[in-house]
Amino acid sequence: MSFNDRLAERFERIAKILELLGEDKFRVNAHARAARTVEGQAADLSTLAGDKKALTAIEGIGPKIADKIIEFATSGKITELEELEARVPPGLMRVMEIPGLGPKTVAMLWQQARVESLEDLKRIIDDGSILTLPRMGEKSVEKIKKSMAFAAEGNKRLELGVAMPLAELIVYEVQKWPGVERAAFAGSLRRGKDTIGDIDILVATSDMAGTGERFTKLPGVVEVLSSGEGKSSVRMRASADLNRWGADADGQGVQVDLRVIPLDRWGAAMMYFTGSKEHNIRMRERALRRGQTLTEWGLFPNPDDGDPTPPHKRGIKPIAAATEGEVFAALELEEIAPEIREDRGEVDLAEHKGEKGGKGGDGPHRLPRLIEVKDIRSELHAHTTASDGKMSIVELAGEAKRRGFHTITVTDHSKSSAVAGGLSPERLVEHIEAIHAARKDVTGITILAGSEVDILADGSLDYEDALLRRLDLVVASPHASLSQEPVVATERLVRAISHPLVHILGHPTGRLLNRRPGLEPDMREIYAVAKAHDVALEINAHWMRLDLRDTHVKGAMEAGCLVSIDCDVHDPRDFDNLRYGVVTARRGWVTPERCVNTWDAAVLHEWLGKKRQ
DNA sequence: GCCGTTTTCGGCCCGACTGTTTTCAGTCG
Repeated sequence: MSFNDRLAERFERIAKILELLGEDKFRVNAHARAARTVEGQAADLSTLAGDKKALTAIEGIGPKIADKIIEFATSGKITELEELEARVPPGLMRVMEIPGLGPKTVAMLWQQARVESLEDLKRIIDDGSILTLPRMGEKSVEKIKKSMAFAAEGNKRLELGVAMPLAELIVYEVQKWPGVERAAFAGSLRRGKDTIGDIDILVATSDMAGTGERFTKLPGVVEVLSSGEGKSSVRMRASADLNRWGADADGQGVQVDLRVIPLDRWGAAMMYFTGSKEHNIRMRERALRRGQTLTEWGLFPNPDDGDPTPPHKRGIKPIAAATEGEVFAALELEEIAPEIREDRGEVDLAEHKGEKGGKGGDGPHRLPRLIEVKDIRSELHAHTTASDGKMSIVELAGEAKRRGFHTITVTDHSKSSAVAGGLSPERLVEHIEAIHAARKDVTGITILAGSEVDILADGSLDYEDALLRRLDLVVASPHASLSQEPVVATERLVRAISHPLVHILGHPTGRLLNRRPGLEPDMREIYAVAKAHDVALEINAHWMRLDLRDTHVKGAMEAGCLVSIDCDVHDPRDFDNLRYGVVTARRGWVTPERCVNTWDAAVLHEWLGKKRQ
């Protein structure tokens, strides 16, 4: 875990314990927010520990939180957290993790029934004594039991590449139901996070009751959590397509929420349910400052008369609600892409500047023009049957051409990746000739000879320079020794990037989502060296990898680096993963010109050739 | 605990659903 992640986890724990102890909720919130802020930082905060001013300059980090960051960076601990943990039984935090059990209930269980662990909770459920506690009836207890079983199963977050197809399938089904005018998914899935906690489906329909009813009966639903007029929740089984890492066959449980909304409030609802929470708060604050109030029902004039009834229930007409574009425009903001709605400065940048009145978005655009799938015109990381791919050179090139690419690079594994059929130097020489020969068979696309060369544990490459020089492109990737100490990993990657024949650093950390964390190099060092040596950092588009991850991509952009978005193709279907790579790039604010795969053939080939002169 | 083109003090986003309640607290997103 990186420093930022470890720090975020500590702040999260502080927030949880404060909440449990019934401390001031705004203090709780400040720590929870600090956790999310820290997690989203591109820069490693331990490097800022000597600079309190720089820390407090970050939105949501004030003097107190900054002190805790500095303490954690210098001593590896936070005294306040240790003191808080001494006040609470350690097993109680596990009880807090059960969905549906919040701080108030857990505190009550602790104080009134001496519940200090999951085992204690199970005991008072089994002997029925839980029913004597306040607000604990049959239904509540039944819910807790189910939630405990679900939590025991390990409710890990679902990978984007599993969740997105499932969500699309649900939307496709829902759209066929009578009365349905519109359906879409929102939430962190729409923002393109690498993993998601649940799936949010929005639907506009003239048949509210029927839609809710049908939703709870979708195939794959294993449990109905709630079903009301406007909102229903179920748990479903998400079965991933079997892939080369092998996904769990019977699928993993995932919560799916359905929200029914009127069509004329579609935009406001989509905005609200897409989030993120922090972004929404920023937007609402902006509305408030402008004498308006923003809810999932629309942007309203602020009545400001003390009546707590929500505006939409008082018959107040919204200023804007039907489309997201309308709502952004009414707030005098450029439309912000879902992927960057994370409260990382996007709202301020979206503000109309310059033009008098800022009417309707004709001010100068300050948000970056984010990269799109259609911008991608080459694939630079692909395998054939020569190593562990499923296609021949000709099949691979044909598929790439069919998908509209001007260049495909064949990059089979190098000799040390024995399990992946890595090529010996002799076989690579033959392979290069085979690639050259294939150019006659498939025309209309440039087929380049490359290799995905292992970065060995010491940072040296898996082939001699003389051989590497014969390749049009070298992707250097770490595959083994992925548990190295950060300092060692940094030296290793820096050495590889500095090699004069390397073009791209492939899946830089080697992480696999939900499986292994991968290397934790000093990313600032990686960015600096990559920029200095004109090496592109790969965003590996496979949904198990998404490596670089979004925060690293943002850091790489801020450092002025190039990126390469590649599908690491083994199977023709792997090309379909491109969208996950692009979404991750967008989350990192990548513009087309900074991604080598968007370049014209001539520009790309010249860039590659510079390292072969 | 953070933050300030209405505040350095006094605010801090907003609504829906559930269950056990006779009017609302707790949880969630």
